[in-house]
Amino acid sequence: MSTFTAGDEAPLLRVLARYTELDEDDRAALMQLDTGPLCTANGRADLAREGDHPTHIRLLVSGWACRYKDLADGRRQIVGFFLPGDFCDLNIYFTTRMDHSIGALTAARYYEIAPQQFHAVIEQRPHLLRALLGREISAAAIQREWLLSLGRRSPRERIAHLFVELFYRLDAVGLTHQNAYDLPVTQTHLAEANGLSLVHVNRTIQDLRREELVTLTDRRLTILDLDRLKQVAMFSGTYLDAAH
Amino acid sequence: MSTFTAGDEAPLLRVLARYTELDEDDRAALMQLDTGPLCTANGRADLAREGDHPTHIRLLVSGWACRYKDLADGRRQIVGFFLPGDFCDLNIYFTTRMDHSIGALTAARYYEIAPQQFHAVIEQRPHLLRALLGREISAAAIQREWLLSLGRRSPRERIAHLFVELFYRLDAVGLTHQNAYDLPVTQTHLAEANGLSLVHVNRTIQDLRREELVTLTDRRLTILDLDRLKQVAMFSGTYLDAAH
DNA sequence: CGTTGCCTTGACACAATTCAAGGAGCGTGG
DNA sequence: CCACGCTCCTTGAATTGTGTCAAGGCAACG
Repeated sequence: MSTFTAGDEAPLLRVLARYTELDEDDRAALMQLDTGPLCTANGRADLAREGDHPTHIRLLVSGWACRYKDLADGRRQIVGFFLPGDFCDLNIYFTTRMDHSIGALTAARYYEIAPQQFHAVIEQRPHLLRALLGREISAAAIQREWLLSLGRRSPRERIAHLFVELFYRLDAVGLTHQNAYDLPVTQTHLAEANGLSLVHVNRTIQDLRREELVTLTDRRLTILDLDRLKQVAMFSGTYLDAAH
Repeated sequence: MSTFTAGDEAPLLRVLARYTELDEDDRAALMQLDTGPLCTANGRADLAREGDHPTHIRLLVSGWACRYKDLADGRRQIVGFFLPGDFCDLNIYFTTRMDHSIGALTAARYYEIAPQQFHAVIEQRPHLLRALLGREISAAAIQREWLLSLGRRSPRERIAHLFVELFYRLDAVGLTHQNAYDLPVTQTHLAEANGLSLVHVNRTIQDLRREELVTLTDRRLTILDLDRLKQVAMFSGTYLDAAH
């Protein structure tokens, strides 16, 4: 299991090595890429707003962030979570204008990388573009699974499913401990991600607790019975990079 | 306005030309790419199933198809529509296993292109990969908008929004006529795409008709008042390639 | 000690699903 | 030629899930 924690060297190299074979020339090219200083954001900061033309690609090092979209009357939908090791806005490599906003959910640290830096590396090692974009393709697969959740899963199934998904994604970057992980978001965030009301999220989580599927206290989620939780969620891991 | 209709020459070249500047060398490289024979599928055929390892990338030439996912108990969610000019499974360029299924919604015609063919072209003209993947990035933006719809838009808003989105996407490939277009899908499909029951889709469409926003008869949709329909849908076109 | 953010609980209303049935159009076969 | 089955659209009625409204608790913090 590879780990991803703050403070290490060459974060970009480490992130990519999780998904591709890198030879010496690849590594050399990536090492020369300047990730700039480590930036920080507090727990409610917007890193980008819909309509922006961001100038950098962000690599999240610690903390959680999310993509979200909102409607004119204030309704908000979280369309994805960013975990440590994720790129926040690789898509600006293709389209300059953001179709969604990016917000930090917790205090967060990240690197800002200029697109030109990417260009330089990719001109040397074209196949690295594939590696980079593999992340974006994978994110699209997760979005599709969310569409299935929002469209067809019951609230109970949805929340169970999200808990399982986050477990595997965090596990892949070494951020689980046994069957538990830090879930540093509020129930309001879970509601916004699952297309539910806060009240109903609360009640549903209580149900999951009552059935002894999970515990959730002090922003820490413990999965008491992963198999049963996956069953409840109708979880099939084929959409994640690693199969489960 | 570029058009995309069956029977023309060099479909791939034409599709890409919509999104990138192609120089002579690009065109030459693309022309040598063998799209193979034109394949056909009938209105209910599956082009790929979740879990498959498809060997070809498909370029839809005529007819409609969709991505969908289903749950063990039969619930089904359409997570995207493919219109003429769309690639059905570009993502297998990165991941070999399908995380979703692809089904034809109408009789359809498409080209099958071997990934090796893509490789060959891209080795000559690396920046064409950007052009190709731009399509996939754009599809991801549409998926996000759908997440917003499923999570936060009312059924009425959802359906209105889909009607507007399809209008602009079809318009981009020359498949609209005035304010009307062929919508060759059943209300069941619309329900599966919008996370609603068939009955409720039917009633909602009747509402839209009653308010003189659209007509829909014989699989043909006419938008009677685009501005008002966009308002109902809370449509903001920033997520589509072309801004509206 | 008051304020703020977040979680929790109860009561109520209503939107959307489900169940059920019928009709129109169309192709097929007796 | 008509009967039948099939698909799709339509409508009504009953049920229920989920949102909304409202209120209170608790911990952290200034």
